[in-house]
Amino acid sequence: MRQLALAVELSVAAIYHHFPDKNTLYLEAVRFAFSDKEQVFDQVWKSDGSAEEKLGRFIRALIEVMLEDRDFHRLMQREILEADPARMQLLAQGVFNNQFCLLMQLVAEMAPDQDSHLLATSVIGLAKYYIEYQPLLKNFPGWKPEHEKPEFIAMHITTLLLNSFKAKAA
Amino acid sequence: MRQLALAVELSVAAIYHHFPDKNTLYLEAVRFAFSDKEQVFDQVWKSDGSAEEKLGRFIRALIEVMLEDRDFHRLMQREILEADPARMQLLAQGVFNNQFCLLMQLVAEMAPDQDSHLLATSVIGLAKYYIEYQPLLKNFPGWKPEHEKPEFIAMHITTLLLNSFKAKAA
DNA sequence: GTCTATAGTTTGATAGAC
DNA sequence: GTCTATCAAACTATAGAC
Repeated sequence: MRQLALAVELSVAAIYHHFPDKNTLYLEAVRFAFSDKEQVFDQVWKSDGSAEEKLGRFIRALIEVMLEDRDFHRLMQREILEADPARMQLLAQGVFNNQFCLLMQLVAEMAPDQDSHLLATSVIGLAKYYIEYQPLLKNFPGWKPEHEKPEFIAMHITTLLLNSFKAKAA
Repeated sequence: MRQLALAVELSVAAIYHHFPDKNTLYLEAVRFAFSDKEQVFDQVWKSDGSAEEKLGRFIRALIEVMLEDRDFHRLMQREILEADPARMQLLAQGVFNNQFCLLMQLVAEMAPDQDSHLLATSVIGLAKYYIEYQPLLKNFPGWKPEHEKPEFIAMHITTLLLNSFKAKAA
């Protein structure tokens, strides 16, 4: 609280005037951090082109959001680590549900015979891991500077998935 | 420290007799938690069969290790969240390097024309996400109880990857 | 090696003046 | 609405007896 007070240039007492306790403040901060992420993806869904192109753009947007807003990303990780059931429900229904459904629809279009929940999960999982584990991955053999570039990661994930769809269809 | 002392049925002072400070104790605990995970994978590499079968077994083992030892998994997540560069290097070189290299070799065998570092990362990323985000994923539409079963997740990931390799080769 | 007792800080939160 | 001053509890770590 003291560090926060310093950062916002207020006293601790002043913060406690606006929030009843630390936990409530934290929850409202999480809500706020997550609230403005939706619109980044909206323009992906509004854009025209094939389903394949849309998937590519979505993955690219996902990676860029996570890379450019490190605080948002770390906050989300923290919440998942905590894994409080009530808060998970809030997060799912209040924040991510809409995007997840749109992604499920998209992959269902491309691979109608597969489990779209699992596929949507795979898309997000692939993207998240590359970002989250970058500090660790750097230390493994075979790492290249390109592996940090959003467009490079996005391209790899997109072709991986599209290849998989192609094989299944054949 | 008090909670730990209670758990191990010692006084705090007795713990401080064995460890110089809290951070050193934590680091040694991390080391210990990670030390006995290698052998689970060793029998996968020793088993015979095609590369495809080995990949399937590796993914299955990965998911089972993460699911059955929740503490280990949460500890790793915590470390990654912290992302201290020195500790990442320790973790990579001292713990995971061997397994990562073996996995890279395996995927290189199946998809020689692709970036094996990226592919190995994809394998782990897919597996990790399903486990880590289960509390969140449950709240999305399309979730089924099977999505929690290790063999089901392993199967999905394995076919996804094998399909992708197949398409690339064709 | 283990204990009790306690030092020295930091933490979340409040009282009361302005 | 903001401040200074302060409390009570919890924290890491240590001293010293056995």
